[in-house]
Amino acid sequence: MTTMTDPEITPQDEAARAGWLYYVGGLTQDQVAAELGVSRQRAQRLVAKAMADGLVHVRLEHKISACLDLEVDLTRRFGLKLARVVPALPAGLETSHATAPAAAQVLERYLAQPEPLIIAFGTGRSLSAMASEVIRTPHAPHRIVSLISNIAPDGSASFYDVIMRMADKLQLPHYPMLVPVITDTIAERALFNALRPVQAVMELAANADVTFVGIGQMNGEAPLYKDGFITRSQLEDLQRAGAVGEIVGGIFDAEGRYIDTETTRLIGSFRIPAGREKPVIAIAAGLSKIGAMRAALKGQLVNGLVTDESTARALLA
Amino acid sequence: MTTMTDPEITPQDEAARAGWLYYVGGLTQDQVAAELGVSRQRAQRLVAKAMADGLVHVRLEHKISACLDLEVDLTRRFGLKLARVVPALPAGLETSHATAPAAAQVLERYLAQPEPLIIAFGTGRSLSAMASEVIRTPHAPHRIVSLISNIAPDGSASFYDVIMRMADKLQLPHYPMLVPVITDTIAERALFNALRPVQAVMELAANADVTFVGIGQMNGEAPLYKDGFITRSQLEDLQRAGAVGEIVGGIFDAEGRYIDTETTRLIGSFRIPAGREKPVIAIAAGLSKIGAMRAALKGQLVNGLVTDESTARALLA
DNA sequence: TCATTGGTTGGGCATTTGCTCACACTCTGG
DNA sequence: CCAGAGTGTGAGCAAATGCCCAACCAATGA
Repeated sequence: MTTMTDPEITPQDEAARAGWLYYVGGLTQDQVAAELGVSRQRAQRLVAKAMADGLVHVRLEHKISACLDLEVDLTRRFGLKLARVVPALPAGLETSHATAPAAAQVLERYLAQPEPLIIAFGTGRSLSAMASEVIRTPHAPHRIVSLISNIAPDGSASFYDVIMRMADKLQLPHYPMLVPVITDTIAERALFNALRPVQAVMELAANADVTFVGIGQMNGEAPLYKDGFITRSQLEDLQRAGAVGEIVGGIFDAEGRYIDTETTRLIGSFRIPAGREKPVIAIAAGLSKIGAMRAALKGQLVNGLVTDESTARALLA
Repeated sequence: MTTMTDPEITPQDEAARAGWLYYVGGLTQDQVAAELGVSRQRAQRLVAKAMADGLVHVRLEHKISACLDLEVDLTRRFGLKLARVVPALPAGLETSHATAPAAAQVLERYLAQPEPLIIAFGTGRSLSAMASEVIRTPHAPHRIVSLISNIAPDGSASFYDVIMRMADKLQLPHYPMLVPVITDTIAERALFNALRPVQAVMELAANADVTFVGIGQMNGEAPLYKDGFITRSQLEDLQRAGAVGEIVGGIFDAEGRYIDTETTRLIGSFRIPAGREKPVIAIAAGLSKIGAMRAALKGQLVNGLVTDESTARALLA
C-alpha cells in the first residue's frame, strides 16, 4: 500500500517485513508482494533473504518424550547439571545445525538474567551456529570472554569468530583471547602470557559464571588439524600421547585427563579445570565425536551437554 | 528408519518430530515422510498438526527501523518503560496474532529471571494469544496470579482462560481470581471480597513484580459486553458515565481516570492503581481500541505497551 | 453377526514456491 | 561516449505443498 520511497528503509528492513508477513502473518508470497507493492519474485527473494540472513528463528515447543528420556539418562549417568537432547537429523546433514537452536535457548536463559554475568565461549562450528541462532537481547549487563583465539600460526583467522559475532549481536563488552592458538616456541608463548590484557582475559575466564564450549575429536578429522592450527606431525605426536579429544585447545586422553606434550605446551588458550562448580556447557554432536565426548564427560571437564538424539544414544550405549 | 511401534510415542511426539525435521532440519515433506517411515500425506498432516498445536514458534530477529522509531516515539510521548511495536498485518487479520510473539518474548524475559517473581495477568484475546506463543520454561520459581476471573454471571467461562493455560504451560503455582467478573449485588460482592483466598489473591496482585493486561474498548464492540459479562443496559450506563476503556474490569474515562457507577461497584477484579512503579504492560492493537489505549496511557494506568505499527501511528497522531 | 458411525489413510489435483535463465540496468574504466 | 562486468528483475517451469474426496478400519449398538 504505502509505496513511498522512504530514504531510511534498508534492504534488511524490507526483508524483515516480508519475512514477518510471510512467517508470522501467514500470508502467501503473492499477498506479501501485494502488501509491499512489489512483484511476487521480489517478495520470494525477500523472504528467502530474511531466512538466509538468519532473521527468522524457528523453535519447537514440545519436547519429544524419547529425547526427554535421554536427557534424564545423560544427567544421571554423567552427573550433569544440564542436558539437552534434540531430535537427530538424517545422516549427512550438518549436525551443528540441529543443536544450535537448543544451545541458543540455553544461552538466552543466562543472557536474560538481570545480574551481570561473565560468559565464556570457545570456538568451532557448533558455537558459531549457536551464535547465529541467538536472538538479540537488548542492553544486557554481561561481559563475554573468549577462551581461545582463532588465529592460525600463519596469521589467518578461521571462520568461526564466535565472540565477535556474539558481541556484535548482543552489544556486549567482549574480551578476545589475544594469544595465538599455537605459538612456535615456549618462550614466545610465555611472552604472550605475560601481557597485561592476556592476564586480564585469563582472569575473567577463570571467573566465568557460565562457559560454552565445543568438543573436538583428535582423529584425522580433528578440527585443530583441519583448520590448520596444528600440523599433521603435531597431531600424530598428540595421538601417540593418547589424545582423544580437545576442549578449547586443552587436549585430553580417553579418561578425560589433560595431557602434556611438547605440542600442548605451545597452545595458548585458557584451560578449563576439571570438576568446575559453575556451568560448563558443551555443544557437540556427531558420531565421530563420541570418543572425545565420552572422555570429556568422564573427566568432568564439562557439566552440561547439548547434543542430538543419536549421539546421546551412542554415549549411553 | 526405526519403525518399531514403541508404546511410548504420543501423536504429539510424532508431530513434534515431523515439525522438527521440517522446520529446523529444513527437510522436504517427502524426506520427512521417508525419515519417519510414513506416507507423504501423513507427514504433511503431522507438520500441519505441529503448527496447529502451537508447537512451532517463529520469531524475527530484526527490528524494522520504522517500528523502532515508533517505539522510541511512544516511549517519549507517554513516558513508558517499555514499548514494542510489530509490523502491522494487512487489515482484516486478527491483530492479536501479530502482537502475541512479541509479547511472549517480553514475558519470557521475566520468566527467565532466577529470583522468584509474582507475575499478574488479565484476560482477553491478546493475552490468550500471548499464552499460546510462550515457550515453556522449565522449573522457574515464579508465581502467577490472575487479576480478573473469566466467569460470566450465568456461570459460563469465557474461552480466554489465560492463567490456567499459562500455569499449565509453565508449571507454575497459580492463583486464579475467584470473584466473578460481575456480581448481582454489592452485598454479594462484599461477601466474596471477605473470603480469605480472595484477599490473598488481591494481596499478591498488589505486589506483582510485573503485570500483563489487555485494554478493552467500551463502544459497541466492548469485550466485556461481547463476552456476556455485562448487559447492554449496563454498557450504556457506563458509556453515559464517560467510559472509553477498561483494564481488567477497571473502567476509565477519556482522561484515564477510573470511573465509579452502580455498575462498576459490582465488578470484582483487582484495580490496577495509576502510576505504578512496577511494570504494567498492556498488549493491545487495533484501530477500535485507539481511544481506550490513549486514555490508559494518559492516565498512566500502564507503563509498557506492545502494539502494532498502525496502532502506534494512530496513537502518536 | 452385521450395519452404522466416526475417524483415519492415501490418491489426485490445484495452488504455491524455489529456481534458473535471459535480459536490462548501472557502474566503472578506457 | 562506449564496452564490459556485475547486480538486479521478471518470465517460465519443475518441485513441493495444501486440500478435497473416496476408501478403509475400528468401535459401537441392535
